Amino acid sequence: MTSKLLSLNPEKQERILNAALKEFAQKGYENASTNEIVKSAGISKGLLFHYFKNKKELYLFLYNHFAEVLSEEFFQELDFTERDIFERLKNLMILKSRLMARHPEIFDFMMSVSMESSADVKENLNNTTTELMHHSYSKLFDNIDLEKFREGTDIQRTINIILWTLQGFSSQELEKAKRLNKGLDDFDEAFQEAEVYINMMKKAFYKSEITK
Amino acid sequence: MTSKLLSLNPEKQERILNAALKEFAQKGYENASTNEIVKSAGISKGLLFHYFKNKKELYLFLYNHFAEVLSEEFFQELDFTERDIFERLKNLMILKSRLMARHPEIFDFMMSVSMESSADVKENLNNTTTELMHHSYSKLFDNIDLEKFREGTDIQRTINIILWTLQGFSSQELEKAKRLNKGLDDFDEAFQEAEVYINMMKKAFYKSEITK
Amino acid sequence: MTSKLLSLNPEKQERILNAALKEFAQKGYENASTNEIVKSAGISKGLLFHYFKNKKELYLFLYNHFAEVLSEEFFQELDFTERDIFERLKNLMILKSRLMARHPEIFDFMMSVSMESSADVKENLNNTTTELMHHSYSKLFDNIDLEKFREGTDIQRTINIILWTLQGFSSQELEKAKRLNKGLDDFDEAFQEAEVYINMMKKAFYKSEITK
Amino acid sequence: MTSKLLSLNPEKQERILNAALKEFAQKGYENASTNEIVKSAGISKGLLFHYFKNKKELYLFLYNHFAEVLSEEFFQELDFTERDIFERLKNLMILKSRLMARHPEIFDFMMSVSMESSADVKENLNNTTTELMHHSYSKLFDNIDLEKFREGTDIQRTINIILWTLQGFSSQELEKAKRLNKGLDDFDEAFQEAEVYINMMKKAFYKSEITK
DNA sequence: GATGAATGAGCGTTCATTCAT
DNA sequence: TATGAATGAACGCTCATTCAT
Repeated sequence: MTSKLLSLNPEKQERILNAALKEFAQKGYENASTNEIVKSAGISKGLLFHYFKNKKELYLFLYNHFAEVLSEEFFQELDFTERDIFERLKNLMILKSRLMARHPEIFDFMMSVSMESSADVKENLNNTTTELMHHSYSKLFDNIDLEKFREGTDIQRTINIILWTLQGFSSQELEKAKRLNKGLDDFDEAFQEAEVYINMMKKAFYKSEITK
Repeated sequence: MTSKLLSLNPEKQERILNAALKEFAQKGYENASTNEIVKSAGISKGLLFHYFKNKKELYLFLYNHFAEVLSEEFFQELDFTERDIFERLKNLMILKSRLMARHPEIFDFMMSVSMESSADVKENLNNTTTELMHHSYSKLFDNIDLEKFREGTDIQRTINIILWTLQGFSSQELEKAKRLNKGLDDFDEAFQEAEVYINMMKKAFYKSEITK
Repeated sequence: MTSKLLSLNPEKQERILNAALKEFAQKGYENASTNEIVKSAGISKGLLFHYFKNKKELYLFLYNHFAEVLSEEFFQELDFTERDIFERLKNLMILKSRLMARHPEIFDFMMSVSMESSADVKENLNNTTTELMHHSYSKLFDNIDLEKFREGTDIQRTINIILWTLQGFSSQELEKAKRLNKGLDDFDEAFQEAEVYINMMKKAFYKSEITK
Repeated sequence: MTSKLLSLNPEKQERILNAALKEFAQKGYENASTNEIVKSAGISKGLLFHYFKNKKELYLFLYNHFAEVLSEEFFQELDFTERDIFERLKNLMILKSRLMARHPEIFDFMMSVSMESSADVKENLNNTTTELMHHSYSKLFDNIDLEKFREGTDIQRTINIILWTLQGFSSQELEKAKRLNKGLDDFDEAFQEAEVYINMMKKAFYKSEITK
């Protein structure tokens, strides 16, 4: 699972991982070429298969490895002391976009993973992914201040509405950015717009004295 | 654009289209094998390329053809006289799930199209898709009764919240169904749950005398 | 040998022959595509094979047909009353270049035939070609005035020297024209240069009182 | 340019090159089959494309490689101290026929190259060929004794006449040999005949005291 | 006469993987 | 560790030809 690779000269290690990351992100699992990977990593054909017994293992290793990398930074940098759910989720969005700007290739890869169509690899991904999601989800909404919601609120479902809305908004903005080829660093406008949605939902779901 | 195919013996026509549909849905554009398609359609290699000058044309033809098939049924069966947005969107969800049960392979294909990563084919899809989306979107929210919303409501954004919520819910249910291998025809439970969300949003965004 | 074709509507006849001529000239025998031929002739696949039982027969028919066309014009227009060998051969060169300007596609085809590499077709061509050459050769030097040559001249070999020289010169000029993309109609310069070679050979092989 | 191939087991190397040489010579560039080449070389499909990235590169490599082989032997064996142009050109003819007898397959290939009609490959050949021709041509007539020609001789054109004559004669003999399936090693007869032509030209172009 | 649907072998090329060195 | 020679099945696509209509 951890592969022999990690005992290797770190610089070469990184060359291999980055080469693979880019190739898979660009072409998807099946169409990625191990030939291209070794060429752009500057290693021999044999060596790649010395470290990973086959293409699939390489792919899954990449996924686990970079999921962990992102997870680590994510949980280190997200402020879990913030108890207001909107602030927490706004912080999450900001953090996410900051991470995207910091590691664009990793996000490209992760995006491509989530859209992977190869049957060979999909089943192995699902387990890992749902596992990871469950863990994140519970942590994400841990210790939220529920007192702010109107009395009688269906908390669980309200949180879902909030989450889906912000997700919907995010993906809309991401798509807009992609369409306009806008850089990922200029999100000010988007965050102001997000604030508008957040206020609308606060007014709808929070006790009225809070939103005054 | 319409391909020579349509002038052919309809039974063979369908065999070819269905074979291609399944192969593309399962493996994606690049990895789908024309070899497999002809084998499962029971025709010769040459014949496929007699009808479609290449793989790409076949793929795009399938997309346009089945998009039209779905569109037609969709606009025929959706009730555009219903002026309440929640009813309209609920009807939409119901219709969508009915269509999914009726044409599961087409939906699988359409899903795979929307996740297609092949650069070769994406650009040609985008035009068609955005065109289609614009048209659908405007028609979908045409003639909605806006009087029901509270005064001072930010209509455009509220509609977005409603839409994103119902989309989020739908995809959650779809995933749940896929995970449990539940058939697509038993959605009663899901619709009851959807009703709950709808009522929550009615309470949040409609004038209070309406939701009484 | 004469093919059913000749009993056909002459306009369509010509369309077919020209389409085939161009395709074969451009791509050579094996690589020429009967598909392209029928497409550019505006006829159906089946019809071509109704007239010619296969590609080879079409090719050989074209060769014989157009060889005859050229031959006819050639022997009609060349002045066989001219008894001076240099004048006769100069006339021949002029006539040849005039024919090339008149029927460039036919010459392209004939050139491609002479360079054909397909074993399938070469043997059938050789017979026809050598036959044709023998006939032409003897006619070409018929009734030449041999009195002009110096006494004791080895006539046969001298004629060969003259012929090879003029052939060498012609092909040099042709290549030059091709390299510069010069049109085929402006050969004045070349003919003046040819005259220089002719005078050199007259001085070398004719009785000295003739060249004074 | 030099291809990975040359670092390989020489015996296998030669098998591949010879197989390719024969196939291309026989069928021309487009119609030569890489399938046939690997089959007759006794290697796998993949290996050929491991050494040459595509058919074209293989073809051009063959051309450059064997052109060099011939060139080397040619310039090593031709006597450039001989200052009489007829002797030099006679030596050239003899050497050429000796090389043809020594490497018949290479000559077949080179002949087929010079008649190649594939547009894909012609442009890449032209550069190399004209380069090579220019170099050879100038070297070939270097240091010729011009004193032997009659005074007032147009040297440049006279040399052309000589060259074209000998070329015409050579190709006539070659064709005769091919028609009779005569081996390439018995050229005595032909050389005697060549001598006749040479004497005729000496008498025509050299000072009369030389030919006495 | 005329059509075009239908065939299946063949094309050049790429592929992940193995293994002797 | 590290190399790269070697494999052969699979890829999308084209081909000349046949034949029922």
